[in-house]
Amino acid sequence: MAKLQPVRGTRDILPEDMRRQRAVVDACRRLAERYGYHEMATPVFEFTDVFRRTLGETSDIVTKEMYTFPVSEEGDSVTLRPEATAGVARAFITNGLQQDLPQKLFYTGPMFRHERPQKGRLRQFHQVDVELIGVAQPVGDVEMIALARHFLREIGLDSDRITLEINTLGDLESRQAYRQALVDYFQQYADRLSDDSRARLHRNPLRILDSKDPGDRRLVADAPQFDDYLNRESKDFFRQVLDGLRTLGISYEINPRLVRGLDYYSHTCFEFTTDQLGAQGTVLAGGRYDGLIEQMGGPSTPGIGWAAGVERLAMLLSQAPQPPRPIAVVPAGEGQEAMALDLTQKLRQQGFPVELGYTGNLRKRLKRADRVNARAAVILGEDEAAKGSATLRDLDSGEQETVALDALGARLAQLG
RNA sequence: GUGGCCAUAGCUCAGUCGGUUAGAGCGCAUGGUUGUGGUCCAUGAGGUCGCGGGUUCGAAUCCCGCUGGCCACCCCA
Repeated sequence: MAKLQPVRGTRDILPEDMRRQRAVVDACRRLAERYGYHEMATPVFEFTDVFRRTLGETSDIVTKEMYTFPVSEEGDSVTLRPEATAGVARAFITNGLQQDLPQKLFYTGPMFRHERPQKGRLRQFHQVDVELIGVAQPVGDVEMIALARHFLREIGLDSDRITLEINTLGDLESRQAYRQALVDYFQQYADRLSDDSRARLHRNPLRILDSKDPGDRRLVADAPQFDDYLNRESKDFFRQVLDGLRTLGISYEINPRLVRGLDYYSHTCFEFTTDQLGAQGTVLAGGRYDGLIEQMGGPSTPGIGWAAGVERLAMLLSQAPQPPRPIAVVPAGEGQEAMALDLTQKLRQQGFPVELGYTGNLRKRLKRADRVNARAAVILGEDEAAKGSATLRDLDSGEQETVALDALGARLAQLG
């Protein structure tokens, strides 16, 4: 701990940033409710097994990218959640929610990943997350994507800034056949693969398709196509998803290199990307996880969901939302201080945002009213106070008028 | 985890070949105005030059280590 600074990869969220992030989260929550999704929450940490059993013991993710702490002599350990879905799935099982399907859930909160930080890639970050559990039909995938698109549009990200990339991973049978074909193909060129991709050959061969190495890309060009290994059911499913998107007028690009490495994923996977965030261009990502709940030890239940990084989206907002413009109550002299305090409280109880300057003369308090972007100032002077009225100064126009105190609320409500 | 670039006031930045009191703009404070904000004018506060070590008569400046940020890779559940 070298200095008084936040831990690497964490940061303070000051009010302006907080407003941006809240605009993102509030928009998502509002829309999710419109689609019939209900907010829930789970703890920020879980027994490590919750994540380990779904991700696999040896993956990079488990071995070096989670925050894991021992909690008992017997070897129990807990992990700060790296994403929301595993916790939601655990809660689904714990609470027996399979009795009440489908579950349509909205989620937001902080997540933790022990990765090297970059812009838009923090170690503590926030996500919004939507899950639809218990729907096996393609219409579920379509609704998910429609909600995602609607949400991104709602916060000002239109088609010219955002691309929907979509792919299918097929069902388990199709995917395993394809994976084997890929391994067979790349195996014969193993000596020509990059070091990274040679390591991926057994750990996660699908990832080779997305390699940035030029040599790898030449080999990828002639690699087996997923399309040739998809069985009829998988093709039908994907076609129905795409048909649904066309029905809704949602444009997309099929990206055959868009993959997920873990076995519980199936069928649809998709990402919304932007070219405005460098290499961290994925702004929202999701897919179908029909095998997850079963793999975790629950009843076989299909699911689909997506998550989006709040910080990344907040960075893309063209401007920070402004806080509401307050009314400033300004006593002209010491004799009016108590009256000002009382009036301030009355106006607040009527629903107005009100700033009461704490110190200083009239000039200083008006200066402060200006700095907080007040819409108007209510000036309580000796003369007016004696008559039960106040001077109302419109801080945009500079115009002033005398208003009786009991008419003040009605008059303020007329201001724009 | 690997490689590269960077770190000077609250913010954005300048600082020559290593040279003695480290600057600007914005912001902030006070006054011009004891009952009137924004504009303007004046004055002022604010710096371990990221931290630690080294070279040197002398280091913000050169060298090494560390911390942090950014960029790319790995990874992206």
